[in-house]
Amino acid sequence: MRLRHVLLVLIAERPHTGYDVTQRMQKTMSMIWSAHHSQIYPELAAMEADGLLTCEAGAGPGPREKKTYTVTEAGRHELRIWLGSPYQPRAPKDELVLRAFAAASADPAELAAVYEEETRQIEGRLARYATIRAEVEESGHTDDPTRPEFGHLLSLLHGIAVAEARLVWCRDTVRRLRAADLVR
Amino acid sequence: MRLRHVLLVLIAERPHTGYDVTQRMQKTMSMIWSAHHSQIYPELAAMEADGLLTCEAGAGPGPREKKTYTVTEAGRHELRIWLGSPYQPRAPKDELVLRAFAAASADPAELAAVYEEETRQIEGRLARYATIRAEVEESGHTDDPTRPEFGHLLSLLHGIAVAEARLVWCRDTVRRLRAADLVR
DNA sequence: GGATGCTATGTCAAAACTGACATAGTTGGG
DNA sequence: CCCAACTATGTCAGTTTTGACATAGCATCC
Repeated sequence: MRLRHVLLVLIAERPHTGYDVTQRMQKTMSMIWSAHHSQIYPELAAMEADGLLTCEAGAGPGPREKKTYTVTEAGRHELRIWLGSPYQPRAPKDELVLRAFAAASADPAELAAVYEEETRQIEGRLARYATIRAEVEESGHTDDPTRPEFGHLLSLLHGIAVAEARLVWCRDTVRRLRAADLVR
Repeated sequence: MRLRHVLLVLIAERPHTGYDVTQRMQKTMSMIWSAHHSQIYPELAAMEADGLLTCEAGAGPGPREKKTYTVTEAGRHELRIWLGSPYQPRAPKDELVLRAFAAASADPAELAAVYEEETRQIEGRLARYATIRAEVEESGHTDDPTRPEFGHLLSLLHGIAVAEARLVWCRDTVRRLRAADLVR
């Protein structure tokens, strides 16, 4: 039940619909977590059944009602329990680095192209992060730990730091692969 | 079928038993991938059934036979296909950063303790990486792209670069949380 | 002599996740 | 006027992953 905590974190900030949560995961939170709506909607229903959320339904654009969820006191309690529990890192799964690990089985030039493309992707991501960072810092609430913006900035700074490290690594990897390809 | 490719990468280097693969995932490859043996053994059997691996069985220490798997020509072909296919990044899931994102719902001092502990964990990890790096570089095959050590060094350099970036971020996060806790 | 840990392989139920299918109103552009 | 995109919620089958249970010889330490 890890998605449960992600949903609690988001909805604790302010009420959300399932659609809102899905959007935020794809945008602001994409460097931390992601889930499809097909996983989110059932989980929200289960959390309501377990008393962690309450739901207010109104007219929706489609054939179904639009449901806005709010965290209950039990939900906030559960969130605090989780935040105080010891952190156990999970297995990272990084296909990009796995390909580098397998370099001996690959064509160096072909692999270099993969990392060159990734370099461009990361540059784009860093530009988007810079925009978001400016917005968050403009809000002026980044020093107040009771405001969501405080945590948002922290996670954003992590995203930027890791993206920069990966960018440097990607460029170095391209260089090493090209050098190896010439020797061959 | 992503575990399949991880297994192909490892067994393409040299023959492995299921146990060997499990060990290597926990040690050398821990920063790239991990899987429990309960997932590995059935997958190896499926890969043999699909003709990607061949298996040689001998006497084992327990009640069952020890099985050593080798990659077939079909397996090497499948591996090359995958290495040439476009890379599509998957959703990273980072519980450590999620907690920072949720800072507004947490006790700053309690959260700072989590990141202080993580700082120590990363320092330990970096020390282990440095040892492995020295071993790999001592082998003298890190410039030869046909040798597994070439790829091993690449992935190790990624692990080091990302760990260092996270270390800096963790320290900064502790500092920000402590400052916020004093203001409160 | 007993406890612990390592080698070694397996099963199984449950949980988590993915990708596709399904529905329908509104808004904006060409 | 039609097409595309956006808002909004749901199901379902299949795949992947986790965590627990199960077995047994051998080595090492106390």
